[in-house]
Amino acid sequence: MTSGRGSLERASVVGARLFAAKGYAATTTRELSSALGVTNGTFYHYFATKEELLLRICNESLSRITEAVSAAVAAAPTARERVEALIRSHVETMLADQSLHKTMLTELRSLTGDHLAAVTARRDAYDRLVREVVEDAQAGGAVRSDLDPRTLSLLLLNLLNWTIFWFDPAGALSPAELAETIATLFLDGAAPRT
Amino acid sequence: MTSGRGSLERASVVGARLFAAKGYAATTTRELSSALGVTNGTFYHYFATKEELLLRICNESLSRITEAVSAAVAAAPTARERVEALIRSHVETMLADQSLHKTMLTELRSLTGDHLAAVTARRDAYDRLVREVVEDAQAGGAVRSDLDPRTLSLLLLNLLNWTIFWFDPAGALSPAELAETIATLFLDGAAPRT
Amino acid sequence: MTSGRGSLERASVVGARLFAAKGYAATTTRELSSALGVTNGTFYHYFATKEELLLRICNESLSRITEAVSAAVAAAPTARERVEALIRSHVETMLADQSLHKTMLTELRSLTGDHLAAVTARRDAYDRLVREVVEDAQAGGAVRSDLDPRTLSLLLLNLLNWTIFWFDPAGALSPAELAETIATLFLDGAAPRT
Amino acid sequence: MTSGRGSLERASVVGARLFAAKGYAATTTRELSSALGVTNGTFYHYFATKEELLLRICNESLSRITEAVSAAVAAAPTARERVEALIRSHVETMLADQSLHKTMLTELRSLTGDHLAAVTARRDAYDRLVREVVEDAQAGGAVRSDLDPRTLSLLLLNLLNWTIFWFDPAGALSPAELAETIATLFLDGAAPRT
DNA sequence: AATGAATGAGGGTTCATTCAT
DNA sequence: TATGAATGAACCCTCATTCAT
Repeated sequence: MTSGRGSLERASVVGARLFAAKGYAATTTRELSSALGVTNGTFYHYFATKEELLLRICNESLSRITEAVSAAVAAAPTARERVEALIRSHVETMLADQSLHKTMLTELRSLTGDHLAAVTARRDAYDRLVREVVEDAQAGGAVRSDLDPRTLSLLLLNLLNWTIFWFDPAGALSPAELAETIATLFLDGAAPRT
Repeated sequence: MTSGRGSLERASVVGARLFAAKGYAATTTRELSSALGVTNGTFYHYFATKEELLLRICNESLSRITEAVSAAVAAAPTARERVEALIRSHVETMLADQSLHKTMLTELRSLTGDHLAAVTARRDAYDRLVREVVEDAQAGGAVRSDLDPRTLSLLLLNLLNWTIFWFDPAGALSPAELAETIATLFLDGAAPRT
Repeated sequence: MTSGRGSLERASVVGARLFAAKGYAATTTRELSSALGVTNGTFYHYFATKEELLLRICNESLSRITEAVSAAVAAAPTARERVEALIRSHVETMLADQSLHKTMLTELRSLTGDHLAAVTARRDAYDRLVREVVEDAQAGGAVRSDLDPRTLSLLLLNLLNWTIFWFDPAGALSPAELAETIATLFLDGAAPRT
Repeated sequence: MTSGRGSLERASVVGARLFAAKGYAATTTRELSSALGVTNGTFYHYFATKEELLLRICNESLSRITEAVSAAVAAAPTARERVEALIRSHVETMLADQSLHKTMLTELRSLTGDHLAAVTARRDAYDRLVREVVEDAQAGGAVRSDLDPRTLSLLLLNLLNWTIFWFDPAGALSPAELAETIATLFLDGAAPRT
């Protein structure tokens, strides 16, 4: 009665859409099941727990971002280009699946116990990656060294992550253009360079 | 009936702390009541619904930010100083009560109907204020004009708002120093000015 | 702050109106209080219990009907006239205060313990009065004796009491006319007397 | 998914018994569930709300009465016999399940919104059917024409419906005998026909 | 006499989860 | 693999009643 061939492959996509729209706590396993076109019982054939679906979504989100950004950074030759590559790949990856990443950002805290610990560890690892790129850029002279690298990398993440709450995929601005603007703002600032 | 004593004054503070920590949906009215040191019945003597407490928190948050920033901006003489004043007052106001503002930022969407409409309208009004400061700075030459003012003001809000998720009041960095760093980053950028 | 001079005189009238409209169980003591123009605390100064107000209403209803009907029956000279007097005084008394009597008829069962026993006893006493009038009429030849007097008196009460659910005081039919029709129907029947 | 077994079939019977005994508002869904031998959760597996059970009961009651009476009236050859058939089938149908019909009569007003409108419409339709039988009898000369048909049909309904409050199925009087008495009283009256 | 804050036992309802089929 | 009936704990909220003032 479903399409595909088993194993509820669309679960992460459908779950992310619902969690992003209404929040994890406010989304029912029945809503989930019916959005997936299966019965409630079937849902529990594939997930031991509602939280397990959230875990899957968070892991998927972090995998995609980490992989995309790692690859892009590795391929860039200079420190400044590595910063620009990070920004570009992070923004484009996130905006390619807003529900998925929005869910990770906002619902991560609903995880408990080992799930929470595991995902938090992965997110911290990604934050470290960002910080290393910033520190590398400072070492290479592409970023000023009078600013604390930890603060700087967290502010960069502010620019990158929370864009997801207001970026409109139907709007005039493309993800690539937004990435460009963020890179310009982060590196050169909003004041005119005289 | 006025302010005075009584009337569960601590409700907003206590509610914000719990909502910020566990989320609105995951916080029980019994937890709220017991954190306030009253019975569940008493909670409902003061609030018609759990949502009404959330509404109060959101309104309180927006009032504080709007008032502080409006006053600071009005007092600054130049366009660049107005941008700096906005950043400073926004950051310091937010960090003075992290739970309150974090709740507004993350739980606003749990409001429904008129409550949601009213708070969204107030938040949009604040966003417009930020945008006007940016446009004013562009007009005054303090901010480059080749960047879209809407995008620029939203990115500025990214820097300002989401800091609340990682700022550690017990850490080495003070709110004033953070504001200073954000102002520097936003205006001058992370790359060295030669 | 109220009118009159104390002791919540209007309580039975106001209570009967609300109980008749929404039912005893669905009417709140706060609704009662606010309809009376006093606070909830004041209500409990005059009534130990919500049920006590219902008791008062039921007693008031039964007193009025019993007194009016007893007097009217006592004043009628013949057996047939006594039946007619009973019908007329019962109908006119009931319709003079529909809420009061409707509450007694429908909400009596919400009374408990001694209250229930006391009111039930009074209602049974009234039913006996009606039955005596019927038996008296049978003995006097005004009512046929081949019908069981108990059944006959209960059917007469059907005609008398439940009219309250559909009688419209704003309609064309007056209480006196309705009483006349009931008397005609009860005594002479709906079929033409040839 | 059809009728078959399962699906809490006894719910209407059990619900009607409880509602008739204590009133809709005073009956708890927990009482309902335990009288049905299921948990509270199971009750809500079959009924969206407590009111939905009441709706089902009211509809069942009106269906039974309307069908029984329509059929009986249609089968009777003369106008007078149609009146008698109406009385007989109405009384016998009602007394065959006192709880069901008593609940409809007394708790109908606890319905809200569309439920209330739908049931009220069905009850009004039945009342019209009764009135048509009365008018038909007037036209056919079986019932006197000097009495308003609307009042007459409502008084007939008084006789028919409210009997349910005092009829004792364990008593000496059978439903058929009661129907007979009501028919005699309604058509011929209590006074001796000379 | 009057208030209104405070209580706490429940009431209707929801929902993640289980399990026999 | 898939179902959907069944569960029961918990949730938000209501309300009759009490009591200090």
